[in-house]
Amino acid sequence: MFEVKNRILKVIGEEANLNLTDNLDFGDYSTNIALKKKNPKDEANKIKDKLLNDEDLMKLVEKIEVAGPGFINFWIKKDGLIEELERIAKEKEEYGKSKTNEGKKVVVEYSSPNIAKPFTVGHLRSTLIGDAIANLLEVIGWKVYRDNHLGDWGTQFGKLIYMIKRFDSSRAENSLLREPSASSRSFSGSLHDLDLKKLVNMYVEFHKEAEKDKSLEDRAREEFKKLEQGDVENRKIWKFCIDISMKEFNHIYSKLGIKFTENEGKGYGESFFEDKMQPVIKELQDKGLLKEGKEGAKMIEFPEEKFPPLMILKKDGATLYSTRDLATDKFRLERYGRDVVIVNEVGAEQTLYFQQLFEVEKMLNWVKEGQRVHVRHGHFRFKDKKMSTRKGNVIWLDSVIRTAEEKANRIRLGKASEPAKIDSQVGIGALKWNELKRDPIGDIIFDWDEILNMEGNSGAYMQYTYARTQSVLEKAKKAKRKTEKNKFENLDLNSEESDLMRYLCRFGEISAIAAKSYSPNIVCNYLYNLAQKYNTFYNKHKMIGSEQEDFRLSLNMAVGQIIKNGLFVLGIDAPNKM
RNA sequence: GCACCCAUAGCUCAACGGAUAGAGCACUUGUCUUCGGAACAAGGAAUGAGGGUUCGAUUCCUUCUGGGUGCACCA
Repeated sequence: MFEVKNRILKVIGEEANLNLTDNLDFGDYSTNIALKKKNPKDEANKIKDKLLNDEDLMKLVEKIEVAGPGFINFWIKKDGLIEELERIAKEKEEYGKSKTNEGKKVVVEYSSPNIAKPFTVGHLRSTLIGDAIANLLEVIGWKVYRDNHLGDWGTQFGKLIYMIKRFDSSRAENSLLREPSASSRSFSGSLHDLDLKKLVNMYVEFHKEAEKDKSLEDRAREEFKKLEQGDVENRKIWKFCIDISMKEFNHIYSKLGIKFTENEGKGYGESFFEDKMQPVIKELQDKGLLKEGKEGAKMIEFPEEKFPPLMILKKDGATLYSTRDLATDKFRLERYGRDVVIVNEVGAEQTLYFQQLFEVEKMLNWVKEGQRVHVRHGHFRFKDKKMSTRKGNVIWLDSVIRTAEEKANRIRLGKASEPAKIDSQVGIGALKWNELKRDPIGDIIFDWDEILNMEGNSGAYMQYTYARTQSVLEKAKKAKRKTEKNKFENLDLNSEESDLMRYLCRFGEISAIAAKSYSPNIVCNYLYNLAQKYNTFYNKHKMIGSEQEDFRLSLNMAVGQIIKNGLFVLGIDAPNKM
């Protein structure tokens, strides 16, 4: 496929638009190059003649046609496609992996939950999209560093430490915790009963009270300041909160099959950069970028007020998210190389913040244009209200996962009276697919039916289709059919066979397009279309026992291979049986 | 107040500035003595409103409407 594309581009010009067609009736590739000219049709025909005279090209191309207002459409030769098809069917796991490693390196930062806050459906987006993007970049040959920028530092710990200390000194009577320990007042004693949900309750309670009593925020800031200065007691409570949270997070990651590569799989949390901020502050000062604001806070202003100022230090000298992020990126550039691309998969509400951050990094001459990427996503919302940790109306991810698994188990197959024994992979797969199939920019109205959908454009449909391909191969094997012996060149293919084959061969190019635009949903769209074409074919034509059996089994095998590889990129398992 | 994002069928979503705007759900009707019915086939139904750029606009610009988000001590 790439060979054909390159050859065409050589004749019509490297910069020309040459794209996969939307509709196979218009060929495999199409260009609108002639439409820019005055007499598009004449121009198109001239270009076509030029193309027809290129012998190397005509070895690869079956047909060139001028169509519509002046498009030039290309059909790839059947034997080239068949060659590709056989390669896909044989290459198994490796298909789709780019042979040319471009030597590019990328940090993909995703998930990044906050310690002592719930892991909700909200975090699902960053976690799954980020993981899929990392997979995609790996597939096209980039070196990928998977990082989880845990929110294990910041003012929220001031709030928690304040609440925990108060709870500890007042012991019982505190309605936040239903089972207050009657034992000693030492942390190891009474705090033992705490789990993540109770920590979150404290956080919610804090905000309820803080609405009435503004002084609470100051108390929280004090506690955080003490934590930052190394206060032993506060450190102990802080560490305790992390342990509780990580236990919960790791459980979810293991259910979802998510792994990080950096810092021994834990990811570099914000606290890791706690002692790495001073050099950054100094650099900002030396370069004269730090300005003092009205009340003494330090901030960076942008030329021509391109963006509002970005605050770097609070009036009390404490650091902020921005300070830690700058230290984080400095660390990354030093560790992975000055040319490393850094991708943050973070919610769309932080768009302005990231624009400011990237601008500062450019002002510091750390990065070049395009080296910093913010992949943003919208959020889950209820029909009428917003999800908010502070207010406590959230949907915990573990309950979603459990419900998904249960739903998958309730489905009955065909005439079976008993629910099939179903792997949790189906429930998780449904969840992941529903997340990845859409353009991430929009908000999602939370709806159990939608999030766990198993019909139509769903994870289960994809897994089902894969299982079907494997089942056909199994059956063929039992019938002692041979699948790879015959030559297919002289076969007369019907249009469905031909279309399916042509569509199959696009996977490599589609993956590359998806990777370069950080868009897993492009892979989903493709896979779903492929599965539909396959299922249609399946219902219309016999695979086994047909005259074209060998060819159809190869097609079948290749479809299975592509779906499996595609799902792998999306982080979705493809069981052989369902 | 300023800035950014979104608006496509009853619902949820697709569509490098291109060719006949595609799917799923729901609704109607078919396909099960068949290699897996979590499937397939058929049907009705859509670009928020007005301008502009272009050979061509769902896509780009602009105004408006409606929804979301952000804008100095949260992350």
